[in-house]
Amino acid sequence: MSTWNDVPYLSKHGMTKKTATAQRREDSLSRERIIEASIELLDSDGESGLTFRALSERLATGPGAIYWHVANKGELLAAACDAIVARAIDVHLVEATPEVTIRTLALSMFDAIDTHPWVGSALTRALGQLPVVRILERIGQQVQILDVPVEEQWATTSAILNYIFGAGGQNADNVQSAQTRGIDRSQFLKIVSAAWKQLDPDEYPFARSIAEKLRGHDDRADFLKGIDLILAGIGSAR
Amino acid sequence: MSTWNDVPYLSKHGMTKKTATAQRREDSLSRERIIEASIELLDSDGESGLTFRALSERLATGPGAIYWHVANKGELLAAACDAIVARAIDVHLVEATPEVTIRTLALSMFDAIDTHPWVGSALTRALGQLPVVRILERIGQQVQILDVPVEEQWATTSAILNYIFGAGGQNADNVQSAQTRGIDRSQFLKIVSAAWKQLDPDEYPFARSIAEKLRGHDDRADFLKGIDLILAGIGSAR
DNA sequence: ACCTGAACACCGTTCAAGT
DNA sequence: ACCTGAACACCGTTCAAGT
Repeated sequence: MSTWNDVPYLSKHGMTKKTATAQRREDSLSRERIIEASIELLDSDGESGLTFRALSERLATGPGAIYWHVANKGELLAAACDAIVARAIDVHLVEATPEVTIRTLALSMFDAIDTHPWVGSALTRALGQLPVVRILERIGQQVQILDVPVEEQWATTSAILNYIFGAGGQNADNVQSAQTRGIDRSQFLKIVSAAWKQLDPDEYPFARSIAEKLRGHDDRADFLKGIDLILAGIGSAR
Repeated sequence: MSTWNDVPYLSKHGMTKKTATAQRREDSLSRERIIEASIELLDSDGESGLTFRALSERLATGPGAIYWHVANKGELLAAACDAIVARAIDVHLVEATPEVTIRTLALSMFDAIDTHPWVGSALTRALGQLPVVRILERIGQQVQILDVPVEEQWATTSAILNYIFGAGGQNADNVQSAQTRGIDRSQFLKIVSAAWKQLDPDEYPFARSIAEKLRGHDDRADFLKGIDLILAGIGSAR
């Protein structure tokens, strides 16, 4: 009964389709406009670019006005994140195997995080958060179709989820690191690769051995490889 | 040549064994003392507890003094993170199969993140960072022993890494969420579970169906299940 | 009901000045 | 070489006051 309200991050915003859609004047403030402006800010200036001051300037109001629509910065970030995730997982294939659907969903999330690196960090948040539940649901349904025993459905689904979040976060950081230093991905990988080659041969033989391979690698392909490994693991149990 | 210095996060601190060990007086400031105090602060007060003011108070100095030993807050957090990781992966099994070693290493990381939740978020950083390379090296060596083809060693190793980071980060958030709200893990899961049960049956059938299972689940066991899935996937390719 | 913007209590970081 | 601590340029958030 009260449990629902006890979980603030599983907030009612966007949770049901029946949320009263604001029929406000185009030029007035609204939750949607604030979130949209936040996404723009986040995309152009990174996570540190989202500031109540910068946001209110962009929206031509005072910082206080935003607080009438949004509880705090955390909720703002979560909402922006959720908007991206909702779009990313809105992929529906007909007559596709669950494996293909999982691969497609995962790749779509990977791409979303790649173009919006801040989502990668924002996503690494609580289980109760709406975006996480959204993805969990989509993947979980496919896991069910794969005939994974009921007792293993949770662990299996969260394994896939965790992998997606981990890989997405890692990739997001690579993108951000490159951006911060004003270089592109291949230049960034080149630098990391060169640094690995200079590691102590006794302590870091493996890192040195793959340093060269790191340079030209295809992130999306490697990401999919991990998904396929998990999928193969699921399959081998049957 | 200059590449090394171009990668600041792969800093020389702790990278080699030859780092000049400070032979300072016990009561004076040092990088080690600062990092240790940071870890204490992080453990007791969470990520937001690490403040140059709080830290300097604990160390009985001014904020400026810390900057003589540490470049900035990011480096401080990375160093604290690295100290925990270095301890966590310092596990050496004799005559163990690579599978067992990987499981043990992964579990050790999981536990480290569980007791130091802030490590979970701090770890989701660039590929060039020392802690990431440390783990990569340990896991990668085992992947080599598993006879994974050279071209697939990188993707395989990073798949395991990404899973560990993803799961660790997720778990860290659960721990932090519970802590923030002053409840323990089982109470927290109970609340999330209850919330999931109230989701729209048409949109969230899977989340609803596993809500009950979520309550009593064993995080470590589920974490290992994911590792085993990947390991099984690796094995099935041979 | 919604917005304004000054004010509060913080931050990380710098730097002249000390020893 | 190492430390001090005031000062700077920011933050998120609040809240009396407006419309």
